[in-house]
Amino acid sequence: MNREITPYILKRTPEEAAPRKLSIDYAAALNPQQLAAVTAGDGPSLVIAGAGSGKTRTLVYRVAYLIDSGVDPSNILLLTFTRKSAQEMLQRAGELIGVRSERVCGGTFHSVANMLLRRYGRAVGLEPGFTILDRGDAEDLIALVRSQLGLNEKDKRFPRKGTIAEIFSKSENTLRSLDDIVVEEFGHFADHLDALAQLQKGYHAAKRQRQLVDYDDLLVLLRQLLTQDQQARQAISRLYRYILVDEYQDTNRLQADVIRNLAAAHQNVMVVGDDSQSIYAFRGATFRNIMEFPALFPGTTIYKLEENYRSTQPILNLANCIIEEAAEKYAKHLFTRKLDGPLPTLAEATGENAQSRFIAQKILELREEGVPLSEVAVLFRSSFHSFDLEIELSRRELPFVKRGGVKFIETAHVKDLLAHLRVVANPLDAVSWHRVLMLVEGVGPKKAQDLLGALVKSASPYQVLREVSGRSGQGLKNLANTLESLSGSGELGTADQVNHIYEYYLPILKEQYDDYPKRIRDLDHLHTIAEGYPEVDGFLSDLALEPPDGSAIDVEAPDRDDERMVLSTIHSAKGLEWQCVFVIWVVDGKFPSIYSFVTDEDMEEERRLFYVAVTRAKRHLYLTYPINVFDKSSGMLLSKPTRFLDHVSPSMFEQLALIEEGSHADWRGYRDDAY
DNA sequence: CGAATGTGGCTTTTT
DNA sequence: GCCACATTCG
Repeated sequence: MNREITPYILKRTPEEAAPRKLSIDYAAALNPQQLAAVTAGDGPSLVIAGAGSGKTRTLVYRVAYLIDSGVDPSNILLLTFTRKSAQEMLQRAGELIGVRSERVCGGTFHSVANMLLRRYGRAVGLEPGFTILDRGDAEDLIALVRSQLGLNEKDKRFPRKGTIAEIFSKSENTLRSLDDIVVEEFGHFADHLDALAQLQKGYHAAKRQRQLVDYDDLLVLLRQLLTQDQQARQAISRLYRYILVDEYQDTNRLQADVIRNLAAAHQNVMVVGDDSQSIYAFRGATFRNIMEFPALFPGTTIYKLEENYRSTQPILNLANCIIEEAAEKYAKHLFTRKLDGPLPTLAEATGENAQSRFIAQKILELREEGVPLSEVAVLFRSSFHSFDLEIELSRRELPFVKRGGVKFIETAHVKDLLAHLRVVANPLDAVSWHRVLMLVEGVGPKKAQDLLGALVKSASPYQVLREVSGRSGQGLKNLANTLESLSGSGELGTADQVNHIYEYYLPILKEQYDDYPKRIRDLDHLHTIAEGYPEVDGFLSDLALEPPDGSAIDVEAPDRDDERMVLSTIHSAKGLEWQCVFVIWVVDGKFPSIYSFVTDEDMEEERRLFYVAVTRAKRHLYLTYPINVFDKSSGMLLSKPTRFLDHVSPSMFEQLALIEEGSHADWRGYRDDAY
């Protein structure tokens, strides 16, 4: 049915033709570069937004502007890196334009894909009640399939489950073949190519059979939906007529392709990002996306935001020096009007603890000077880099929140409890069944595996459990009773269900962990979160898509938020800013990490990561590096500041050497020795 | 045989 | 502190 379609123009009435009266004075609120981006016309646009250049402000005003000029808010799609940042932006837009902004669809790629697949997923084989696997679940399922296929040959060195998941994920996200990834990035496993391919097939089949979807599937299946199902494709592109993408430098090929498909009907796509801040290559992102956007979307208008509103000139000077050496980037010249400020400090510490104590002491000094704790952050390359500091801060009763690192949702006890909830919600969920069964006394891998087969086939799984005799008989009966009480007629709310499982699980928890009181607090936290969800499904998918990042400490004093400093990985600090920023472990071998010494691309990414860290600071910036640190994994003695400072003139810093009070080398002694 | 318990190796960054 | 593998226990 390829009928010619003749366009018929609906003419504007004189009233409609007159320029709409806008309710906000955009020109007064924005600088000329921002204004140009905010008021851009239809068609593709690329906004290159330097660090601290008001990128979020620009997006917020863009949303407001679109609504202001007559676009229906529900036709706007705002894709961000975390759901929290989407919410914040829409709230700010709401302050400008009113409650209409609430109807804008905002979230991460994954959360939007989740929503669309629950609605239209049947076309690609998904029932609306599918279960989302987080990374750990995906790994467990891979391990399960591996043992079913008998692939754990003991003679050869087979990659562990985490590595396998990484390989599969990278292949999906970069749109490259499995062979390619293995040969080029995991060469030492090239022997196992066939086995890996077989495993990938099995993993895929297991997911589809059981209505399980991992993070990558959310994107893969959305793309499939858009390319294969005309109806869904039309419905979706009619819905989202204006697409805004934040942090575009951290999207991967798969996401770029999803955007291309979403925008195919209208090309109204504005992406915002900074190629110099691309730091997620390890999960398949490529800054090529932002470099090649104009080629992918012909007719792209490029806007650049170059005025920095965040940092003082001395900090910006350092940042510019660091990024100047980058191999490839969009040319931009960041400038600021905040000319005055202290020089960044580079401090050498005699060991890790000296570094921690320096920070604690300096924070107290800064507090005297009027910098509140909430305006202080300590940033680091890897989550464990802050362990010593955490102890030191606790000792001095300096309150902090830690971001990044192990999520509370990923801890074994929380996953255990949730697994029970999940088997009730999706009785096909093999991963959760396995987990639940293994917790029962007398059940090991073999029995769990056997039961799994029977459970999935049976119409009444709880009966199957009750019929088991032997060592595990009683335990399985208890399990059956607990699960049945959840799914039964009671119509329990999510929080009540969590409570029921908790009662069943508590003895197991106490048996398994000596530190169970701490873990009980996590479960209480989970219960609190559950209270906000009438539906179990929503609770489970929200937890998988946006895990709450704090541990139990977070919930205990939520109202004192403003009095705590932040400890964060640099990755988790993306987009944030503080008056005072400490970057610790700025020692070559930790930062850049020795893992990145292999390829130039990895090294370039470390440089950008360092750039991101430095540009978080508004006024005070401290870089610290311990010396004489023995690195076990490499066998190297680390003592030199990061190589990214090699070409930076010493005049751009104030340099400190930390000396213990009362030691042989107090200040004067040190000088005498040194000169 | 299969479950429970013990031991050695290594640990980046995350939707 | 967590995972894979080794050994002991029922």
